[in-house]
Amino acid sequence: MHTNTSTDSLEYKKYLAFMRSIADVPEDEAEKMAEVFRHEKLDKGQFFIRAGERPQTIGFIISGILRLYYLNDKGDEFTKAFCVENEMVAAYSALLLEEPSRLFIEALEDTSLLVAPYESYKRISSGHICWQIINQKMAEALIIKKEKRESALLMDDAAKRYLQFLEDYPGLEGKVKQYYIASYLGITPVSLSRIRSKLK
Amino acid sequence: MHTNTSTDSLEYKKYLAFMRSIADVPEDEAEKMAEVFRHEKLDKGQFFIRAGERPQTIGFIISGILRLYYLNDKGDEFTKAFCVENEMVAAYSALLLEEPSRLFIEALEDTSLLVAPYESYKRISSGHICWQIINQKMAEALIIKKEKRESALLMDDAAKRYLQFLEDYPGLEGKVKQYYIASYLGITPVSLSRIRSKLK
DNA sequence: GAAATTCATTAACATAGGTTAAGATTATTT
DNA sequence: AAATAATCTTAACCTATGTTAATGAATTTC
Repeated sequence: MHTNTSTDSLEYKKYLAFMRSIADVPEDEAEKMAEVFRHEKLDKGQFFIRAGERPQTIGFIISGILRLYYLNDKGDEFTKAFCVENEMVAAYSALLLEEPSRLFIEALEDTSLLVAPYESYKRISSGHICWQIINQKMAEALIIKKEKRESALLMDDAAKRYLQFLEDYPGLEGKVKQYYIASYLGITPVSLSRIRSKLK
Repeated sequence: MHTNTSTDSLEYKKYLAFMRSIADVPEDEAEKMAEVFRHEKLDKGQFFIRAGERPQTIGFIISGILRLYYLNDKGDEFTKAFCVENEMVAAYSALLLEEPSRLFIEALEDTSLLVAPYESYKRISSGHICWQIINQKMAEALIIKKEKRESALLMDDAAKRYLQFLEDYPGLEGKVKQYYIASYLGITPVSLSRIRSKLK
């Protein structure tokens, strides 16, 4: 489902407000960028992308929850991350490498997003320093986030990772199934339930 | 130990060749960048940075091996990564956040590197598109690498991670202690020894 | 080159987390 | 509201990895 986006749609205002919290974006640049984004909705259970598909787009989440996960050959799901409002979402590695995605990105709730073709996004953002600053900052933030996740997986046991999850995604605990949280922590739902019962 | 670097030192030639494999670097930019790098050597056991220190510099490894590791409150070491020739090295998160490093970066062998103050590096690299392309590509490569490591820690058991380590760091197996490899895999040296014996 | 130190291996036992299965809740459908 | 289905909890047992300790091999020191 596609809807044109204009600079004064509520959704684009939210996008722009977020980007302007990172760097100044002149009005004409804001207008150029608005043209490449479309407003889309994903119903709960729908996919932003599936493994095997070549990603072409990036998204900005207005509301809702997405889950990024891998599926191994045995059929086990591993949740790489959750994405919530005010976050960019993409099968980033695959997009950069121009390869099929290894990730599924699925809506855990009805989700509203702005979506742009990556090529268009790159074209606009290479045209003005403000987007380059924004992209640089977002890449840095991503690296910092990944570094944190990586060190948690390396150093912390499941109970500690669970407590960290509660801090990192406030409110998500009540909204999504334990199965998803467990697969994010790298454990089974049974094990998560045990951990939760010990904490009470 | 500091030594000035010129565009025709062997070390800087190696740096430049690597960067030119990513993007065209005009001669005058190469000369500007040469001025901010100094050639340094770390003896085996010396540190590029210690946890608690504020990182100011980035390095490019000419030869040798560095180990990036965390230390938890119990005194356990966790190896985040190894760095070898033709790689940039820095306490990257801390550098971006302007915070003290949580990482130790230690030479596992006598190591030769080019080192630049991060501020100087940023100043030069913001002055020409070629460096921005290079930085962008290196950030992307870092994200891809981290994504791979993250998914391995989440999805794979220790034996599979060990086999992946052998692929990712060819030759390192014979050069560094099993203790370091084990701490990279998130297991104990005893467990690594068991895994190795089962593979034979 | 002998002694001392460090490192890798192996074994015995402990523990965290996985697996399966049975109830107990909660949510969904009719 | 009853019936069904999905989810969460608990328990019993299993497996991978941790812990400690003993031994052997390799390296360093004197």
